[in-house]
Amino acid sequence: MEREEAVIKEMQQRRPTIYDIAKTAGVSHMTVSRYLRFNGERTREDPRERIRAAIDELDYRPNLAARAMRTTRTGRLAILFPSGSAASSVHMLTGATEAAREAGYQVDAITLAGSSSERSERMLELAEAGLFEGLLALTPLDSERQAQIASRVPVVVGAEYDDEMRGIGDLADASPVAEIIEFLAAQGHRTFLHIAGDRSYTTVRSREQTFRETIERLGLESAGTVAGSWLGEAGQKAVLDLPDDSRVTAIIASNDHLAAAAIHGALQRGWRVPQDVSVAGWDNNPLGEWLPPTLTTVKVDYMELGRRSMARLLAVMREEEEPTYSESVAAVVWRDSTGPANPSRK
Amino acid sequence: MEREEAVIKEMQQRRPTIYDIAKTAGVSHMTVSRYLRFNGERTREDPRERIRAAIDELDYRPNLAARAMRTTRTGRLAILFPSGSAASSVHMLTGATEAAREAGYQVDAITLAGSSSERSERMLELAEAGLFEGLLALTPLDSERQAQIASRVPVVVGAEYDDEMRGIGDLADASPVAEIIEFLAAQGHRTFLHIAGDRSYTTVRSREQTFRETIERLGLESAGTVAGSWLGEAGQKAVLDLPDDSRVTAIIASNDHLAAAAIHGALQRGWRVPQDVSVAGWDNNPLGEWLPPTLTTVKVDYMELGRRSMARLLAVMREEEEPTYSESVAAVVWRDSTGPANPSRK
DNA sequence: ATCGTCTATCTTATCGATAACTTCGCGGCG
DNA sequence: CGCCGCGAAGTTATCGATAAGATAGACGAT
Repeated sequence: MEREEAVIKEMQQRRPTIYDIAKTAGVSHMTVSRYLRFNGERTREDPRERIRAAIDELDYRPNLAARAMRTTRTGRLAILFPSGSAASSVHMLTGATEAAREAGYQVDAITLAGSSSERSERMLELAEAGLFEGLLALTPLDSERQAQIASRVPVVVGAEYDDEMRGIGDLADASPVAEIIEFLAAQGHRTFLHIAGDRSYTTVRSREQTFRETIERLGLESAGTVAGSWLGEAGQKAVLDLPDDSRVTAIIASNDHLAAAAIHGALQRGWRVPQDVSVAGWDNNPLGEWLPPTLTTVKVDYMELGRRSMARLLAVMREEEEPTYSESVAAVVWRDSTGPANPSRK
Repeated sequence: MEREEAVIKEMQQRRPTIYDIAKTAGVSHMTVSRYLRFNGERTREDPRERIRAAIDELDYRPNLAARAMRTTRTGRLAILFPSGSAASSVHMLTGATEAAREAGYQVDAITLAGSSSERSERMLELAEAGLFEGLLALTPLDSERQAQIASRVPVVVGAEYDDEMRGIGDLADASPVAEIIEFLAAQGHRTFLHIAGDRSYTTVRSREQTFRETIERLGLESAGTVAGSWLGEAGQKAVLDLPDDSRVTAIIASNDHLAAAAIHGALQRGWRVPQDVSVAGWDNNPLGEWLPPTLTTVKVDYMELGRRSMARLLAVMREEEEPTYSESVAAVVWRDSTGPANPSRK
């Protein structure tokens, strides 16, 4: 008796399988499998109804692990983030997930912690675990590892956090920095300061490089780059530390937070913004629109960026050519913190 | 010949299994399995070395799908987000992932789109797919579905986006609103305006309710609640629409963006902040520290929130009691946008 | 009437791992 | 000397699904 009870209990707890469905519907498990795969289209009316009823009654749902093992088709993709990643990644994730869903895939986001080699190791595990059909990495990998991973599963590495700063990705596209400098130069600005933020970010190094190149290309003067920290205090200090006779009339900051702090520092010194000094940020923080003066910034369409990254992965998986895009995902938003240079401050 | 070539090619492409390892090491597959599970401790020196060499040579990695099917232990948990979720979720994810890693689990983040019932449906699939040992849902579910899901796999529902606004979660904790109001009332404020944001957010409704209850409890006067949108313009308009003889001296906004816009509106009207009107926000946007005046706000420790949510899930999985916390994850950050009431504006 | 074709269905094998049980080899002890 | 115990290694079964091949029945062509 006791034995029987235990069995019953187990039957209640165990999840139903296609064999259970088959038994209650009075068909073979293969008929159930076919019913599921072809949505009942290759099944005759009579057993089809019984199968449907059985599925309903037992509340059956397929075991994806078992299916994945047999087919290798899992319908799942993974996006890998570095663990300390920024808020923007939510929007990238949203865009990537949308693009994947349209192609019939589910997306899992996985954050990777640890050193670059540890991350690569973990990524190899994921690539070979048989759970995912493709990986979209927004974290850089050991380059040797990367080839190894890609030999098993399609992998696309987004550029956002690429340690080697290869300018392959949209996120590393710092062209708005050039656009801002060009425009301000046309308004008479000659001496520029760059407040760069934490150099461990690829994007920071990329913008810094663009800043230097553009200054040089246009024959302008750089008052240098201040880097090291994302803290507002660093931006403020960068401005307070300028000599009194500094000819800086334009400040390019790596994000809106640093830009706002720089404006604060400028006002502390009695400089007017933008009459005495122009300041531009990056990120389109919503508060920037309500600062006095409203903040010129760069708006990045992270959702589109995520969509494009995913499109690249899907193209690789289908062995198609990777799509190219003419439109940039970043655009300058001109507001009141930038304006013509003050001739008296040259 | 051709046949042979194809076979060779397939052998190169196919991922190695424990059987491949066993063959090249000259042992049975079970010995390999034991070696892997017990880290070589129950294997004699001689075969152990050969197995290790074989694993190294073939670059073997276990197929998690197969293992999961046999054991049900997968070592993976999933966190479910609603698709349009906020930036804060990155930090929650980070915290939750950390807590899970400490307990020996990997975490996948999955965003769910669609209506509440569609999300529940998809969640049921995930719960029954055999891929995850537990689910942490930050999205509300049909309540009937929830019981069903939980019967198969441990599930914890965070309150952040709970449609029914049951005050179970830390994120719905609007007590800082009460704290702000109490403090301002002690400084002589009598009439309060609430700018609430989009009411489809649980947290918004929660704060609105706390606002109303606190006003009533302290016998203060409410100038009403403005709700409907997260756009800054809505916050600005809320202030501009106040009658000239309005006795409002304190404005509680649902986030820093609305608060900054409200300050802007107040300044447009010629009101000084905080001398004529005090304004408080929510979210601790970094720019708030650099606004003139610097913005009083509420700082929420989202990482801790994620950690706590995960701790709840882990407790449920271990059938332990859920931990309780005495410390709030939200704290008021007092800055210059709030101050004593101006007696002449009563 | 018989045969072949087509389709729905059933039976058996398989994916890659672990569980359960069996066998083997070695050393100690009566 | 033979038996027993014990741990390592081997054999077979199993998880839940799909693949491949076999079978049965309906139907049209010969």
